[in-house]
Amino acid sequence: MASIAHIQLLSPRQTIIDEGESAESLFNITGGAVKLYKLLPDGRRQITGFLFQGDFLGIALNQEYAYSAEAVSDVTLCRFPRVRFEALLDEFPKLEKQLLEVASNELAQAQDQMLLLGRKMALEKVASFLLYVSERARQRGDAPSPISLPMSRADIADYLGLTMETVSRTFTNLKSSSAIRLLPGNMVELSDRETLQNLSDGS
Amino acid sequence: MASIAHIQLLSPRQTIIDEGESAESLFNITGGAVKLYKLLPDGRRQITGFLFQGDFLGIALNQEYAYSAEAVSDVTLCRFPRVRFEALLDEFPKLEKQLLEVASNELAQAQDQMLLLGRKMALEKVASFLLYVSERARQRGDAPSPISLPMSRADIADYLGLTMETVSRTFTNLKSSSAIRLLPGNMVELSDRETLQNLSDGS
DNA sequence: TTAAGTCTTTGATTTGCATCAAACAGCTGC
DNA sequence: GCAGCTGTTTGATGCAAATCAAAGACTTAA
Repeated sequence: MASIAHIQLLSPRQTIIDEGESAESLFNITGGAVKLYKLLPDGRRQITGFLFQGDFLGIALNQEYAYSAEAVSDVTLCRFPRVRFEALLDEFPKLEKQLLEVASNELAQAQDQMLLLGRKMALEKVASFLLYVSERARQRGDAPSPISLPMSRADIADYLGLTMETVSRTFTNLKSSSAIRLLPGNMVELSDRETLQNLSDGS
Repeated sequence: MASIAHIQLLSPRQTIIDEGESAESLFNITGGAVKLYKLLPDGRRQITGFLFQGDFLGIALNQEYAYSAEAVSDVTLCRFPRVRFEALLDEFPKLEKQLLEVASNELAQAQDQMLLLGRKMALEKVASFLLYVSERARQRGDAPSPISLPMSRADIADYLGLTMETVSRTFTNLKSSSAIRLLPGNMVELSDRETLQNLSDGS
């Protein structure tokens, strides 16, 4: 796969793809964090996911991108021209099965997010988010605490269907109850995982 | 594919799969409507999708089902044992590509739903839902209006992240403004698609 | 070091939807 | 045709989170 890749470096806020744009490329994030989002005409925004090291972007085999993507931090990624990638798929059928597995996982994750957006309270949403970021860090070999939150409060709010004020108040709330500690450099220590887990589960 | 299928008939409220259950089968809906949902421990429910004629259920290649599924109306479906289905996939690689396409479409739909759940108001949510059901009816060859709503107000509420009272009030509201007409037999006429579309888009 | 800009936190108030409650309308079976 | 049940609508009230507003706290650049 490396043979057809182009490496790209991006700074925070740089656009990677725009919703509706013809889907000519797909990407693999090799470093940093990326946000995916959809907009309503009046500017309301829903972030549908954050991508980290190792995640694929744009695997949907549709004609157009269904969402926009933007760098949250400094990002490095590999770009694959779609045409050549699809040729690769025909050559290595096992790659296709892996891709289907990735898509399956994304779907399961999307359903969890629907449950969160539709039925959880602000405190439960924020607890879920912290555990999610921690789990993703663990998966890629980083420590599960403290976690780095490179995205702004407004980004977190748009991911959880809240306002930045509510997210901020909820962080303060969790800090007061000693479930988390806010460290310098946008780091957060998950001091009481059990409490966070119970909140996240809604129990 | 027909060679490995078992036909099943279900009545309203009958369970098809339970979340967490080992994923031994996958299904194709041949008639009726099915709801997919996830529960929180205290009973809060999020319906993650409705399935109609022609839709696949359980294509995720995970070990366990990520959600529960239940018949909304009288349902007929074909059940495929997973093992034999996967053998079919190896035999017909094109089937796998089609499956990936189905998964892509479901992902795009899931992202639309996240935007709805996180950022739309009740009136916008209900308008989006009506247009969605209408579009699905059109896709399968039925008239786009009037549409049949076999699911209860409570089901619609759990799909849109609302309460049944709010859904009911919103229907009344749309009826008063002549955007829809409520007909006998759970049928709804979309009298003013343009208004509904504008509400749905959030503009 | 200081000044300007941006992001975050905190406070006061409003509001859209949830909750609680009761009447109403369709079905189903006798 | 009526009784009982289930699902829907309508009304009154409450509340979680949004909105409006301003003060702090970083970050960056001169």
